Amino acid sequence: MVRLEDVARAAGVSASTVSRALARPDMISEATRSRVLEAAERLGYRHHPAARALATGRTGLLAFGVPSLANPYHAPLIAGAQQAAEEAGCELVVVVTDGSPDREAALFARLADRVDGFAALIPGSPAARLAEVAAGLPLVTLDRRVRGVPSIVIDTPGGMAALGAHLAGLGHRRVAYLGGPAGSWLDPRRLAALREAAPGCEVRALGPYLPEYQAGIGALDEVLAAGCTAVVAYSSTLTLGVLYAMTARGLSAPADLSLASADDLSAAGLAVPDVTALRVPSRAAGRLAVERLADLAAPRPAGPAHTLLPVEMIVRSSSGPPPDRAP
Amino acid sequence: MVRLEDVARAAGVSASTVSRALARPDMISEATRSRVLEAAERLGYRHHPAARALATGRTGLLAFGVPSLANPYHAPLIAGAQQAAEEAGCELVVVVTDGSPDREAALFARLADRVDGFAALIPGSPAARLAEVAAGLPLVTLDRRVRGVPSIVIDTPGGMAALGAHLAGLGHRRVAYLGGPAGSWLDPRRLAALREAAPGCEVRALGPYLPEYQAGIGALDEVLAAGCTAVVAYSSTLTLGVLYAMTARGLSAPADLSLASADDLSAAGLAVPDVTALRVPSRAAGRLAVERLADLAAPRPAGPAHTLLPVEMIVRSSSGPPPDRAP
DNA sequence: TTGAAAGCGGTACCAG
DNA sequence: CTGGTACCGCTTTCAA
Repeated sequence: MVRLEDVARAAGVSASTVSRALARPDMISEATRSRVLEAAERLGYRHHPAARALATGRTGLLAFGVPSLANPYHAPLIAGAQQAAEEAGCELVVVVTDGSPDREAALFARLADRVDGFAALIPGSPAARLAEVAAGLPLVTLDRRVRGVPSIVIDTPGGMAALGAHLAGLGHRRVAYLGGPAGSWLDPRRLAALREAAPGCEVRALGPYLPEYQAGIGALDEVLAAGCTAVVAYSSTLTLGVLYAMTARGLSAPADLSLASADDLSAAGLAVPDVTALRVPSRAAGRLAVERLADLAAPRPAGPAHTLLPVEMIVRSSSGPPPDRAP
Repeated sequence: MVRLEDVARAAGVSASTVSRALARPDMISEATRSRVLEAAERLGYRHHPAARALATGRTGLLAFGVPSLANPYHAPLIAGAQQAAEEAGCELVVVVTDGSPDREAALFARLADRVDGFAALIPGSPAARLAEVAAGLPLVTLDRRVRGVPSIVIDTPGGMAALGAHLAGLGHRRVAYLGGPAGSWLDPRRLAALREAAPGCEVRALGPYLPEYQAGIGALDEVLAAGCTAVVAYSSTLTLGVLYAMTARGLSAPADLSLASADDLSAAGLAVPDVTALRVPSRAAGRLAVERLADLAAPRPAGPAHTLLPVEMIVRSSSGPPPDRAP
């Protein structure tokens, strides 16, 4: 292994000078710097992360917590987070919490002196605990806003409002909302937004459902029993299930039932060509969360505390006027 | 922060003694040990990872590389890996490589002096490079066997053989294999195993396909055009697409076409109740890979070099006799 | 069985 | 602008 001192010797300077040439180029004369850099390059010098961490107190590691990886919605989140970490010169420690408050707490405790900060999608932990964590180490929450803790929230409620207006505008008067998961911070907000945007429209909240294909298959019965002419599912896997169940019983969208999804899982290979959906910027969310975190962890000014990312409604052929108003 | 020395003072011993009491209990007298442990407990002492890493050369970090997270097959892999890491007292750095050899190489280079070893699903890197990496740091490959590098391989070829025998036994004489992804180490092996297990049966290799719902929808046409009476897809997302396309055109399984999938995505919420599939132990694979890695990284004897995990065929109602032989 | 002391590889303060 | 030096917190000889 090549150490600072090896480079120093090769360049005919002291170790301190090498350290500065690498980290504070402006404190070093042009001549020595290039000599040092050349030597470092030639010897293939690389910082020893542990040594640097011990000396500076910063590890170059960022933790990213998610409830689960099975939910394809989280994949782009992590991909974005990793990209941002890479650009910030950090590594990402990914932790799966299963949404359990205990495991979330364990995550914070275990990693507290191993990483420079946390970004986490943590529906389970009480706000007070998060504020506490944030007092000790930089913390950025995802899809959840806690007083005093910077956050990145994807505005699915805003998207739901768009869907609500869209469906109400088409003439639907009774819409089913397939909600879930239980305990989600955003779920009631999505439902409220949907209701508010469709004043003349009755929104039946069904569920909660697991974000699963089979759950969607089963949900169709309830939707039909409730006499709804349109259905909005909070997850694409659910939507896919509903669509399958519809097809299996000879129903089609939108002739028999309008269909819309609160996310668009093209990234997970689950894109359904013709379903009206919300394009959720989850990759951007992961990226922003970690960028924010890196700012917070560094002794440099951070961006705004809270960010709300807009979602885009993609109207496709699965939504149309309700059957009774069709030509 | 509580340091070793703080505990030492509290217990009335030296720092060295505390260090030993924590790491080598057998080198310390019963009395002092319990006194030290009590003091450590009371003060809430915790190792400083960076300091320890600097002194020992071991970081307590393990890297886990996967081509992508969008493929739900990888989720349980990581979950298992994380669990094993946790049990080994390590943290897991998850790296997504996109299957690109360049990014795989970057992964190894960047993390080489940050982690104690690598476990990776790396279809892209040439074997020679992997052997090289393994020479420098412990490496365990997943779903790929390279000479001189320990590996965990899921025996999907064995599972394919089971499917082949199953379908041939039902009387199918022309079976479609929806293969992919291009460049996979296992894909040709799966196909070969399928062929070999169904001697009297023509296996049409279609594709390669992306593991996507839409690809499955499109694939049905090719399957029918090829005149096959059964289809085996390498991925559940594909299978789901095929199933949807079948349903949409009024075909059903197995009356019109038998359907089987080389994986079973119940973990990803994509379980399809009635499709014959292989239960792939990916969670176990992730777990074993990291257990093996932890053994390799520690100065203790490691397990066997190569492990082949059997897969289980779950016969469900989507596979049956071909139409022309049906009663 | 225990303590003292020498690093592990860098960083940063203090002189010069 | 540069070199010397004192740590950062823990592990590990080496002696006692």
